[in-house]
Amino acid sequence: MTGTAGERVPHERRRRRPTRSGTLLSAGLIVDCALRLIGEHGPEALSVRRLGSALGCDPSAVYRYFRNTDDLLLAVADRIIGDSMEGFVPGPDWVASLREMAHRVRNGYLAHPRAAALASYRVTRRENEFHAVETGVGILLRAGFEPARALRLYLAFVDTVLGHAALDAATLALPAAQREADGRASTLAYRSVDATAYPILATVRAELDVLAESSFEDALDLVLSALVAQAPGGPPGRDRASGAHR
Amino acid sequence: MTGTAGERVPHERRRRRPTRSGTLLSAGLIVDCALRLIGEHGPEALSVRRLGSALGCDPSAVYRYFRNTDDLLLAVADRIIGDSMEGFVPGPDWVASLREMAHRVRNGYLAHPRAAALASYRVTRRENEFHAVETGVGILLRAGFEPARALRLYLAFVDTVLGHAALDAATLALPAAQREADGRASTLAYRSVDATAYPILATVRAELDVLAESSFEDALDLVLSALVAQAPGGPPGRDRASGAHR
DNA sequence: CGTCTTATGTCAACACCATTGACGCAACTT
DNA sequence: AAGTTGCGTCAATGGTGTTGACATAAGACG
Repeated sequence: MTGTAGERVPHERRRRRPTRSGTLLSAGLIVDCALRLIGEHGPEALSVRRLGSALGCDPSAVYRYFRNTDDLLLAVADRIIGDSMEGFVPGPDWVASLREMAHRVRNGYLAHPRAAALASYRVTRRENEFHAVETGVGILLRAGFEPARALRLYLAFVDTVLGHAALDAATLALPAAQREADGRASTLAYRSVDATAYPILATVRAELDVLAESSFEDALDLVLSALVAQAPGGPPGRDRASGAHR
Repeated sequence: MTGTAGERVPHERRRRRPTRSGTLLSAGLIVDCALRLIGEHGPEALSVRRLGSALGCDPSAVYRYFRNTDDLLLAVADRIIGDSMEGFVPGPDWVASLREMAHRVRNGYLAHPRAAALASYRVTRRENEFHAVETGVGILLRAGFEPARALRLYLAFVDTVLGHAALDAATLALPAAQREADGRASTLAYRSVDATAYPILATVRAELDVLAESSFEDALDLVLSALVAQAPGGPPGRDRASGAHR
């Protein structure tokens, strides 16, 4: 748990007043509650009113901590990033480190699929995001890329990861029953397509099950292999400061 | 323009009744109007009521053509795919063909950024999507990949493209003024971060302008170069440098 | 031509939603 | 003890999707 506040409050909040029901509000608490609401009852359950009644306070109290619901959403997104990257330290193998980072982000999203579906493509510009960029670019620098190149490649990498994570999260955000039905229906729809109009779909008919699966790992492999091919220091082992020791 | 209807109506609609204002409704017309509304006044302008008044009919008439707003949204998404892929035929160079396909999808999304932001991660399972899959897998088959592998790689490729397009569309969906302010604020926020807490961000400080740019081309280059490296038939065209690395 | 059926546009109502401005209490500061 | 103000509460505004009953015109059939 990292629980940083919204950007509303410059320095530490000093006064507290308990709500009518006795609890003490805080930005972190509200984010917790939002995450819980979304997780339990779906993204559409996130409303200021519901938040208020779940927190035991007037709905409008939320606006003392967040400018609007979008602001709150960004805080939720940043929380997800923070939670998933918590305790991560890159190892000596830069490719493995990037891979772990990708998996952590994805897992973080999948842990809160409904929240992720809402917040995925947002740039939070908050503490936890800074930290992730710092870490990621650092990995590529140690792989031997020039600073400018490292930054660009990191962005390409992380956007790819985020994009796929968002897609997977969106799928997972559907109610379980619908998701499964949806997957089957999709495969079926594709399988039963007219063979003369779509000869190639007919060719791969037997393989269409992969439609229901995520392409995350495949895409990750593609991107990482391209990075390896371009790395000045060559494939990883130790970091490049120790020179090509082979 | 492709304008396929929603899935509500199995066979051709037979009876038409003009609305009070005289126009004849149809699913295609509604999709047109939705796209226009979103394009002109932002995604939040898409409401059944506004749709109604723009069409000169009662809002609830929309429900005769689409089960609900989500259904309408899928139709919009499929329309965007169809419009952007219209008239595309793969050329002899498979890498160039994939690249063009990627650009078309991205341009299609960016042409309706606000609609795309809403619809990007949805699988429409409608006509135009079938067609795109057919085309894309075909390209990879001709590049020499085995059918099963071609399908997997196509999915990884297209999801990457979609993910990035969605991200870019989301950015572009912000009102112009806010978008620019946002980009600047982002760069600034990153640039003014504490140098001792984030030494690596400090290192790349000079390059932080790329934060405001899209990583689409970089990511596309990475994925395509990885595909070239794995292609059984080797790189397309005559000289080896036509493989896609920037 | 008349009648019958039905697709589809219209109306009214329901139950939500975000956001805001005024109000006043309570918890700090001095 | 007095003053300031953070912040929880209240009430109100103007939006939203969706539904069920109703009405009417278009076509089918005689």
